[in-house]
Amino acid sequence: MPFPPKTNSDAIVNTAAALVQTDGLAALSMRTLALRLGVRASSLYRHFPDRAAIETALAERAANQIAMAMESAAAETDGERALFNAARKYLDYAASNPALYSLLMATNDSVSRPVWELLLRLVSQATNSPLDEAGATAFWSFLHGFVALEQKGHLGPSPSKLTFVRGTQALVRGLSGAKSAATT
Amino acid sequence: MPFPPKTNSDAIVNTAAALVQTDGLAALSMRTLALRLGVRASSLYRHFPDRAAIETALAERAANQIAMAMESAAAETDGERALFNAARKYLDYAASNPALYSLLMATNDSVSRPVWELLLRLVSQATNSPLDEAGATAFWSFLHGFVALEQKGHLGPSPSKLTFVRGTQALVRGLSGAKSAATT
DNA sequence: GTCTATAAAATGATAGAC
DNA sequence: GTCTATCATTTTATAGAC
Repeated sequence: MPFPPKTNSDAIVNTAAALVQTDGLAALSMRTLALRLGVRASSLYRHFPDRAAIETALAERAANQIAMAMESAAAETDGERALFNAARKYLDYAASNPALYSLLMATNDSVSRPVWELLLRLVSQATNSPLDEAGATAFWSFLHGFVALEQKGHLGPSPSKLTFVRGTQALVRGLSGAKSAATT
Repeated sequence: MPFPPKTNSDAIVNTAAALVQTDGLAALSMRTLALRLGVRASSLYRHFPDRAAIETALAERAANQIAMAMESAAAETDGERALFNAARKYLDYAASNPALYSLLMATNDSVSRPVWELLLRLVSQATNSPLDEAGATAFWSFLHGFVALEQKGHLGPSPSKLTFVRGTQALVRGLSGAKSAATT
């Protein structure tokens, strides 16, 4: 065999993730990616139709990783506590993988669905609702907004963790409270 | 004069804003921008040192516009009501100028300061605090997160305005409540 | 499945004339 | 202050040999 396989889809996605992680999304070109894999850029097209497909695979990977991290953190407890723990993992993932997180949220596909599904479940449990879509929307908005503002430096010097905790508690209490008040 | 002035900094920024507004940020190149202005690309460098400077000017423009819109909306009332009205204008601006809003939030400079200052003031008034930085952070996080998630389609079919209102109310009530509770 | 070679197209930016 | 001309670079993607 003159040209034995040197790479595969998984290796490509893994290497792409590492590349994006260290050098940012802008550094992800077919050339540089191929270089790290020890192949030529044209070889990548045997595994992915185009660059966009690689980005989508990366976003899916990020969505699954963040959802899994939240899931296992939430599984240890339940109710409000489970939601808090999951939220903390969400923040941790975004802080540890800023470029991948950014890519995930920039992808307009429905690739972030696992995150939505999980948040919907956790928020509903925390607010004692059957399906609190409005609450989940508000909570996710707060989470993502906090991450995005902090990552871009709009919040000035990094806010303390207490700032995040206070916001989280206020929102959850507000969501539960409004619900009870409306029901009562 | 063989080469009379054909453009100036203001015209460049105005045209750039219109271009980004209609065709997106990716369409903003020195060539296309110059074309719309009826000059050559190289002429732009007499007014701005590079492309980044034009983007910064656009972001500043967006920050001022959104802050002014919020300001005047808030001025009509005060307290919680003023904050709600301002938040609504924030959403309106982002909806009407998605690309400019996106550019503003993607700019990591301290160009968004006018927005922060205003929100800090309005949130503090709404929660009866002298300087509620944690509250302002939480509120801005919620606002921006909501806009970003919606713009990227992560929330599925557009959430109703009620969804936004409920989140806003829950957050403000939660922030005020937590404060009183902590104080008491 | 990988390679070489290349197409085809953008882009930001500069030099120097007028 | 604007022009022409051009540089220098980068990018995605394809054709065809092996």
